[in-house]
Amino acid sequence: MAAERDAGGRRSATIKDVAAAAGVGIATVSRVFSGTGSVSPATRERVQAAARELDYRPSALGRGLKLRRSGGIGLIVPDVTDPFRADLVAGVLACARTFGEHVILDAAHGDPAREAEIVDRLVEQRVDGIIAVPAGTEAAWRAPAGIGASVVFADRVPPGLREIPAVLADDRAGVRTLTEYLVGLGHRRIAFLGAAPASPGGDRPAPAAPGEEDRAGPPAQVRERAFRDTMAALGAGVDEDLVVAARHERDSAFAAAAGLLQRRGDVTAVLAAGHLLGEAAVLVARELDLRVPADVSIAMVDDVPWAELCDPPLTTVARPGHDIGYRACELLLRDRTRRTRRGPVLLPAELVIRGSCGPPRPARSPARPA
Amino acid sequence: MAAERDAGGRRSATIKDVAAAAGVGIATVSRVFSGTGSVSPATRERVQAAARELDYRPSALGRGLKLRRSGGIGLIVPDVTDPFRADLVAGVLACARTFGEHVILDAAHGDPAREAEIVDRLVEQRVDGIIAVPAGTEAAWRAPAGIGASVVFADRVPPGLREIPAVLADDRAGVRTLTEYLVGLGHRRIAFLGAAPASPGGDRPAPAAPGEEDRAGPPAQVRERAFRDTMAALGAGVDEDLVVAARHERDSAFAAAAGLLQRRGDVTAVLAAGHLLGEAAVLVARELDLRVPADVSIAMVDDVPWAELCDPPLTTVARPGHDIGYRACELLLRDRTRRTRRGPVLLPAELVIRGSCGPPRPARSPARPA
DNA sequence: CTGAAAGCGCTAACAG
DNA sequence: CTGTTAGCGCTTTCAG
Repeated sequence: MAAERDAGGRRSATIKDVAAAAGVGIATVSRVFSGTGSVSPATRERVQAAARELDYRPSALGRGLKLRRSGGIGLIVPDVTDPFRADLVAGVLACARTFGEHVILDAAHGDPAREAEIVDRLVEQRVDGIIAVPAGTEAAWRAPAGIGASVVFADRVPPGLREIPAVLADDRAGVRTLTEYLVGLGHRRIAFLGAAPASPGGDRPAPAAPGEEDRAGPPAQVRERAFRDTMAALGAGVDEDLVVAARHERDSAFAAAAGLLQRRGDVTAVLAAGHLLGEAAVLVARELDLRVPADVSIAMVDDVPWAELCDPPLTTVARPGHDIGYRACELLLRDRTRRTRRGPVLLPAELVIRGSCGPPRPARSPARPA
Repeated sequence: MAAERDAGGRRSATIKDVAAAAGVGIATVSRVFSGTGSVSPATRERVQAAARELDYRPSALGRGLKLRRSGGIGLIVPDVTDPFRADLVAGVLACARTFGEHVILDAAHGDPAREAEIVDRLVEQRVDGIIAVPAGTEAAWRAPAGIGASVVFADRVPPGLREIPAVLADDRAGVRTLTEYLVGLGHRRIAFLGAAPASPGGDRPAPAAPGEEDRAGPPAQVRERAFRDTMAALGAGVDEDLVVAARHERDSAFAAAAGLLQRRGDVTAVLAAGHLLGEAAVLVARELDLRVPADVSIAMVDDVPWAELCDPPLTTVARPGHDIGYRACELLLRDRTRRTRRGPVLLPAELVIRGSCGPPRPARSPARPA
């Protein structure tokens, strides 16, 4: 675009043109626009006038080449249309703006190969850093990290990559709080509707330092573990048959929820570990003519907009998507020199109580009623 | 990041390093990586080996400077967290990928000044083009356009800027279809919950060529006009008191909906001109204990995910956000040479009938019932 | 305070 | 097929 030619077909003005027009050297023009050095007010004015006249725009390409950086950062998310990720993107955008950096966005759709391609591209662009909600596992991210790229993970971190800075929601605390709430309401047969690991063999159990691994790592694992631990701590055993995992597609979530609710008419509450799962639970409950919360209580992780529009409105754990993005960007840009951080930054997840959970109904036959 | 130094603190390899390591000239290395010209298989292999060894990544900065383009496009939306816009962004991303271009994203939040800043920044980056859901009006976009920048508008076009290519949803047809559906159901007192123009004095009535202006222009105006026209065509007069406009905030939408439904207990259906408005309508109806669709039918423009989760599920007009983004990007990148297009590309909006609309109830007192 | 000159990493003629 | 050369637009010593 502008780089090529203006409306008249002429190439856009360069620093040289401006210098000539203002009758100064190019160094002076550079000083005026880059803020470096000092120029006399008079000269400055003359240069600016000339620039205005020629509609001169400094080229980030030229500057970047010289400075060896582009002034932009890369952001990789699985999918922009997921409301939580959209929030995260908005957070990054907001923060990047304060640093005067632009952001190159791309979606990896959970595909490690695609993610790797994107990273390559970003490195070629010489971005000042990369923020990623990673899909690939350790190996995939060792490369860019080793190359000296500054990367910050957001929302999740590949197992075994704890040395890389990250900003995560405190899912463990969130799920614990939610579980305690449910148990406090009197529920014992709580179903946990979780997500299965995406990559085929990627999310191996993860060795990791005990006491830390339970707070970071794949969110799906963290949440399930938090659920189990809390139930155990509360003296409520968890029925393995009630812990199910779905893949990340809507269909899979729906099937899992339907299977669960039909098979076990005795569950009194379902804790969905994500908004897609929650959506499935709501839909299935409706299909099965189960009243919420009279027949089943439903709660989920992720406080998406529709939670409030549901009837009844859904109780959720709100994860701070915007803040996660903002902090991740801050970590990348502000603390780019000192790599002092040890362990991921954990942002609080808040329990939002609405109307979808109540005390369990006295009893119900194991088979689907009617 | 990579541009600076690798893990060892050394600067990253350049084409020169690779050339030296492979014992060839830099031009040969360039040929290997840019695909231009031809190199003997043997040499090519040697170069690639050297590059691999040095972990060489061609710098887009250098290439860009030479080629006078960055290989990326700019995308400006009002807000990434709006589901419709998120779809649009996803569409652009998908298309850009096929062209091997990256996309620089930013949100203008409806602020023309901010939008102008973003455009400036994009021009400095020498993007190959800009796709925008514009906030500013004519004047603001004359500059970048005049500068020779290729821009394509998506979702809406500033009044008076018809010469710039654009991709829009056929809102006119969408609203017409929806209105006809409502009238066909027997509704006569249909409320139109619309959006007020964002910019203070920006959206002036717009002179424009008749017969065209009714399909493009600010969506809010297009939709309202489509509603009025359709009602008129159907012989159903529109009650001016039932046409209300809210600002783009949730609060405003809620207030407008509440005011409307309380003031006019006799409306039998409300047509919300956007998902925020629809959300407000649903919430207000619930608050007022109005059954949907028994007491009021509700329908809205924008088929956001929650429409299906509502109880009852909401009837909507689905606007193809993803396609709009995709096509806009295609228009920008594929047809960048020939500027043959005349008038905006209109993509169909589809009526999605769910359960929120039914025949009007026989009668109801003007005052709020209980 | 200001100008001249030397590149930043890469591509594109132009010769061999 | 391959090397040499001349910049692309900008920042930055280094003199003046």
